[in-house]
Amino acid sequence: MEWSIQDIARLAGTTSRTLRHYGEVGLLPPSRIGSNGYRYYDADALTRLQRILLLRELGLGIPAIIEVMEGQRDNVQALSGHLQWLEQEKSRLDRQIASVELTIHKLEGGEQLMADQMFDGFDHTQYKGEVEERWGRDAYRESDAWWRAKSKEERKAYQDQHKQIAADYAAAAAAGEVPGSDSVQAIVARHVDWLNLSATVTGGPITAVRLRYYGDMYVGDARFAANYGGLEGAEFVRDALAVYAAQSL
Amino acid sequence: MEWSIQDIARLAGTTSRTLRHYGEVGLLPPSRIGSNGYRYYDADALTRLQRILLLRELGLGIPAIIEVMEGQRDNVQALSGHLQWLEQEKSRLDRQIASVELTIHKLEGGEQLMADQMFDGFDHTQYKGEVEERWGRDAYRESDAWWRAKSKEERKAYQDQHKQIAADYAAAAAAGEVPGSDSVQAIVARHVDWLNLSATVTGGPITAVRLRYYGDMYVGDARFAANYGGLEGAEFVRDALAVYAAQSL
DNA sequence: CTTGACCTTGACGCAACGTCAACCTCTAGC
DNA sequence: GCTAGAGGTTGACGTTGCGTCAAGGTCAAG
Repeated sequence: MEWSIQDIARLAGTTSRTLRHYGEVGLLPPSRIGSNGYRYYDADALTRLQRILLLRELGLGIPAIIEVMEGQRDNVQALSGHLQWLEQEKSRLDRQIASVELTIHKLEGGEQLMADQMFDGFDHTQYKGEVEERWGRDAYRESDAWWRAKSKEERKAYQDQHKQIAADYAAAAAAGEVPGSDSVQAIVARHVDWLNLSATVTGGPITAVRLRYYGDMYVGDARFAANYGGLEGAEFVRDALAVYAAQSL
Repeated sequence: MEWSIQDIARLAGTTSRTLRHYGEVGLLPPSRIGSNGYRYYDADALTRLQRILLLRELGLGIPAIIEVMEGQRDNVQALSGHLQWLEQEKSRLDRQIASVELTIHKLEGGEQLMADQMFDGFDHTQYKGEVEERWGRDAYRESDAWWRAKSKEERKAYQDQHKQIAADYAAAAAAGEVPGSDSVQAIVARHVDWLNLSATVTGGPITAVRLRYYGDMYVGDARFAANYGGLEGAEFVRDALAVYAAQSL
């Protein structure tokens, strides 16, 4: 029994273009090619195609499918590897979803979608790298709930406090003060209080380690740095936080 | 204040190539271009870039980012739409994961990854379309547990029973019997018994509606049809099931 | 013979840049 | 003033898995 390319496409629920493509890449050569150039497929080819489509449905790419089909790799091993990739993708999506939701909340709370306001949401969202590892997904759920529970006014107050703190840092730096000075350290004290507002949902009161970590982050990430007057400002704040961490925590 | 392309790239944690790309597509033109052709960016451009990168982190594509940036669409609306897409992607991944896991279990149970054996797992996995809607995700979890609880031997016995049934159908059809004949209906009776083996996890004993539904599925999907000797075989089985559904259920 | 369905082989398109290639330009040290 | 080295520019191709024309041959039915 033998079918035309269209027959096979319909049988298997795909398109003739796809079949030609699979032929091109050597994944599924036609079982016969007529003198007119027509491609014909037999039952074996159909079976093979069904395996291919199954693997594709599992999300494998063509190179991976070829590998599996040629038996160069253990099926289970290949699929397990793929499974890990899928799980990773899913958690990436989870983070994106969390991030988008948070952004929506912020917008609904009347905030502009501006980099210098990203910080506002910082303590109740996960962020890249280590932060994410350490306070992770559960933390986000909790902090999201915490944030949702607040009224518009409360949110605004929370954000305004932080803006004031940032402004005070900038003024102190402009006035030529050093990070270790008493007046600057007083600002840090307010900053720490502010950070502790969401402490219950972010792993307890600020520690010296976390405070230094934040400082490094402000410097290392332009989006945070922007909150404190760019790189120099962020460095100033980082140093101030480091002094506070050493002296008062 | 003004920065070179490299400066900006480092500040924002991206690459100069990306910045040029954004310039090309009109997303972020340099604030100034020197007589030497060098691109220069000012603070406004940096802010804009940060918004862009934020949106990109949220997974938006460039056209979507342009829309949002130009304010042609409400931010919240755009993000909500995007959120839906993300959720869809996630559930698609969930299904893929379930599917891959099932396939791995089957392989570990000693089965080949062949289309004609896909059927074996049918009743304990979700499948496309309506089936998925009706028995859905929870069903998968349960049926997966059911399947895991079986020993290798039990699995094989289960699968062998089905192969025998399929072979009997094929023999009957080859012998020229009609779907309504007593001997064919006897095969259907065994088929129904077999389907009922996993009945506890798939919504109770087979009903007439479900039996007809299965028959249609065998015909409509080449992967199932392959189990019963291709399209004609599947049609034969479908008709036999329909008779049984009408007479005996 | 005509019509219409089906087949063929190119070849471009897409998303968002990565990655050469070939070639200027600026800055700093000698 | 020269040179090295870092950094800048504009093309232009590569990536993934086909979708989608385009231009033209083939086949079955009326």
